[in-house]
Amino acid sequence: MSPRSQKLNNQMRSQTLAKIDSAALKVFAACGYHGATMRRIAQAAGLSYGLVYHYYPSKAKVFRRLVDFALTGSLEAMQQFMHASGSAWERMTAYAAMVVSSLFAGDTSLYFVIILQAMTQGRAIAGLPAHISRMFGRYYELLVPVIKEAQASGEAAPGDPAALAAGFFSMVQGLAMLTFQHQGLEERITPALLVNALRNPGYVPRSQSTGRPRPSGRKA
Amino acid sequence: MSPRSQKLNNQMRSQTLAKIDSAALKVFAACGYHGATMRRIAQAAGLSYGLVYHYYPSKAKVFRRLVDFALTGSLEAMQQFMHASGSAWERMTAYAAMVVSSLFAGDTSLYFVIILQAMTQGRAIAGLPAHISRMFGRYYELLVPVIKEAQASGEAAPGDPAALAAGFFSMVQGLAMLTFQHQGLEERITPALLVNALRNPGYVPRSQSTGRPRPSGRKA
DNA sequence: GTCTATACACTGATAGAC
DNA sequence: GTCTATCAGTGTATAGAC
Repeated sequence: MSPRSQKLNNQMRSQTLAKIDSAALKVFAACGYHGATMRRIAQAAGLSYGLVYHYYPSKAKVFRRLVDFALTGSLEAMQQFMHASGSAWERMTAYAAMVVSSLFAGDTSLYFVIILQAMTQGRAIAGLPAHISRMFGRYYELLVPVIKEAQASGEAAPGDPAALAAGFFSMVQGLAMLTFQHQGLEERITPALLVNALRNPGYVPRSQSTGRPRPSGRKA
Repeated sequence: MSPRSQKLNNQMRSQTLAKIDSAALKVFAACGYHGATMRRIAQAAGLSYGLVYHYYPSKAKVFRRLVDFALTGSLEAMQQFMHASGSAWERMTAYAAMVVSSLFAGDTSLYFVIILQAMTQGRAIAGLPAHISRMFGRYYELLVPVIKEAQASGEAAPGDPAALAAGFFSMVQGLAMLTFQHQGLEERITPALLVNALRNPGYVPRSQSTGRPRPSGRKA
């Protein structure tokens, strides 16, 4: 019970917890919330079945923690880029570049899959749908003003900024799914793919204001 | 056993089967494959539990049939538009318009959710992941040539056409998820949102060839 | 064709030994 | 802290009455 051994215990504890989290992330992503079993998670973590319940009171809590991690992690990364310096358009492009590169680094794409699992099967977990809605609302609150700013400068496409944000998020989620299922997409998926979805096709940089209409009809 | 009664029986049979399919679609979409139970499906269909097994040998087969329906339905709709007349760009825009409007009609968005469920939890069903990959391959085979054609005319954005197609599909899937969870998005989500993701920002219709470079750097 | 009742396997969660 | 053994509950699939 000396302070020394206590510190070691804490270290061991967090290490085991990390093993559980990592294993649960993989199993949940592969099988879904209901499809995953605590036995499988324990096995993937290389631990005994009962030990998982020493760290988590229930399967729902394990899942919930991963979802929280994914949601808050995404929000913080987004905040970091949206509150940075530079024009609105520059911040959006920088953010898109970060997102795409992160899809191929570590377990990031797994967290996107977890969010998707939570959206499609999270009704069984009390309060989870509301929590997701709340967090998504914060995403929009963060992104919409920047999109509006980029629309004012003419760089972002006109129209409902919230819809633009929704399209952006949708593409990110979908691309994460693809990278999760197939490998070797690093060179095919580029930030330009995301940025282009936000771009105003009629934008003329800042010199020649020929006043020509946008290339193609918008309501087609 | 007269032909008359046999015909009536067939009619009843297909009617009951339709009830099961419709109920299963809703339950699977709401709970996921593993989260859905056969009891719930029977209850939603207004039928007894055992009767469902008179029409389907297993839960996996029910799900599999819905997935097949969704995948082949999407493919046929896509074929219809891609093989239509008009320029490649016109066909793509017409297809995008159809997709967006279908998201708000009937159970279409539910089928998109089913496909997503199959992608994220379908490993438990033998042969399903392979089948999905195969069908997705056919989507690409159908779409990529049209995108290439639209790139040649300058209307579609340059770059890997398969990646463009992937981004397009990703956005469709994500928007379907949103319309499934929240209602009243009919006016916010427009075909332009999808079309814009494919558009070449540097395209100049066909008159003034000022030769100016594309508005913004592509690798940002 | 339709229903009820049941066998069997599996999973989440707990108890208790080391 | 870690493990094994166990219980209660649930879900799939089947059997058999009507």
